[in-house]
Amino acid sequence: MLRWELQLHALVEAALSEIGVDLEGVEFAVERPQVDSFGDFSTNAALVTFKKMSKSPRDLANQVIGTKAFAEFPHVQSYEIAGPGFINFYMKPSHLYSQIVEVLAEKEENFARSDLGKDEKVQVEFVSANPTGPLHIGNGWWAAYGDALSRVLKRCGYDVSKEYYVNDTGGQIRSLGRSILSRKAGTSPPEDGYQGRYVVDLANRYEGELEDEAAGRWAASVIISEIKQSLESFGVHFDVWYSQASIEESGAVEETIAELDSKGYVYENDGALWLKSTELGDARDRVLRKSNGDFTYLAGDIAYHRNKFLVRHFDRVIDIFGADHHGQVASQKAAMKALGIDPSRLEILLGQMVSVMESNEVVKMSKRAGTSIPLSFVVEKIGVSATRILCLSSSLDKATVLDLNKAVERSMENPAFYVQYAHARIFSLLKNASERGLTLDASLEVNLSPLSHPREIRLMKDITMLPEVVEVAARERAPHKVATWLKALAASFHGFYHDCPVLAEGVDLTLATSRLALVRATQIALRVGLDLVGAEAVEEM
RNA sequence: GCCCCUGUAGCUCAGUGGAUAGAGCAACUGCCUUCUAAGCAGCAGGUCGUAGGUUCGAAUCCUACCGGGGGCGCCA
Repeated sequence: MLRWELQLHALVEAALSEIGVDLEGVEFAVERPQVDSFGDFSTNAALVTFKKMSKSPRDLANQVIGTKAFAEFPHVQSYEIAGPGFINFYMKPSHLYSQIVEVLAEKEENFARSDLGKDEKVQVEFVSANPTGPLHIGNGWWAAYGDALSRVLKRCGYDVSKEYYVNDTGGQIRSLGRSILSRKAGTSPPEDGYQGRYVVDLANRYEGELEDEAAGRWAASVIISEIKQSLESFGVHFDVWYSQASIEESGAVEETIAELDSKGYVYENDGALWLKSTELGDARDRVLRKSNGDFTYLAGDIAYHRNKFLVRHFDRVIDIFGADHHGQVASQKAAMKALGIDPSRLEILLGQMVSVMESNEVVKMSKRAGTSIPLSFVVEKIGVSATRILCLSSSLDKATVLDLNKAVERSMENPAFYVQYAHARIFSLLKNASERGLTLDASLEVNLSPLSHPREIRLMKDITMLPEVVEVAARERAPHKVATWLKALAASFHGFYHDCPVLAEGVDLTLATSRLALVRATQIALRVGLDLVGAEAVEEM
């Protein structure tokens, strides 16, 4: 689709160079003003360059709009200099019509795609919750985020692989096994063990040997298959489930440590093996192999990340972790540096903690204490789509407090229904139209010029914004921006629906047809957006 | 003590250099003989934590302070 903000950016650039403005070191923006009275687009170009020309911003802006480049650009109705020196663009009405026609032609398949990430192989690792208990709503939060981010990146042309790292070995697995054996023996788990009810169920089913590690491994494998199931039904599919045990058993950890050693980043102290991470930007040195001979979690994790870059050759790796893993970031980056991998290729996004407000009390998610609110609980109450949009209603950086009662009982608190209702209305409207013999010309020879109502203009603008929204969401790793856009689009549609009848008496055929085309374009945009956040476009409500 | 995140309407949150800060919920008031009223409209609600600074321009960037969350293991 033709992107006006890009066209205008190029135009302004041409105009500036025509009058000899040096663009070295400055960036100007072409954006959509918040207020309609400031035009369809606006640029701050004169405001960021006026000093170089020792002129007032408004004088410079005047010179810009007087250029040949501007005179020869056919799509703008008028220009205006406003405020301190903005140049506002008022486009010809046709600029929206042609875009809507393009949306109709591109359909769900191609609308709002981009080649931003062409030829870039990226891995997104997320959830990776320990297989010591069912997924809780906090895990679900980041699952929704990571999956939506992956979808957004795919839409922008990245070659994306989604991965779940399974921590299926180590102390926590033994601890889980110990808790199960305690339950099996009819006693309570140790204080630092796992207290949840599911442990009792597992204990009843366990028939293997009475040894911590064996019981723990068995339980972890059961739990991981339940987690898999639970994520699949949440609409989150992982391409790869990578086992921590397999990394350790493959000898990759020894290999990695040997490589770090050969580069001079390893030393021995107090019987343990240390990484000289301080030299590489970490706050302190880290242990790789404990004095008892076991590797640390970090050692395995370094081997794992080395595998991502040097064995599987990802150009970029995005890890989404909970903020409680903050301490790992500097160490992991230091290790990458030591291995000769540019640490900027590893992006670690930290999701702030999610807690739940239940009857005026904040409940922290803890598998050990057994206080988790299972993801499945929320999904059963309000469905996958509503849950996923709910999870994407705030940014990753915000520690969220979810009011459980409101989320599951008062569905109006959840914007998902608002968005889905818009789609249900569209579906029903298109069905009614076709029953009455009103359909869109397959050749898309549709005249949209009757569309001039403020509601129609607003709706067209919102639809055509999606390609930009998707790119920004990808670039900023901020898929929740798609959810924000969806709500705005739904609002525009509901307004349009209310004021601009399609099938009512007294709407002539030309107007009805053009409105119908707009409705179909809205549907395309909505479906693309809903798919990106992993929500279903329902046909009925 | 050090590091990361955060503080925006009564509540939950958008908005991270642009002009007059937005939405949903909650409250109040209107709108269905008309394509789904799970909707639309109106009204009301704000020292953008506080104080300085940078800038033509700051909720947004910088500094300090205050409040909240997380981290600083030979746990994972």
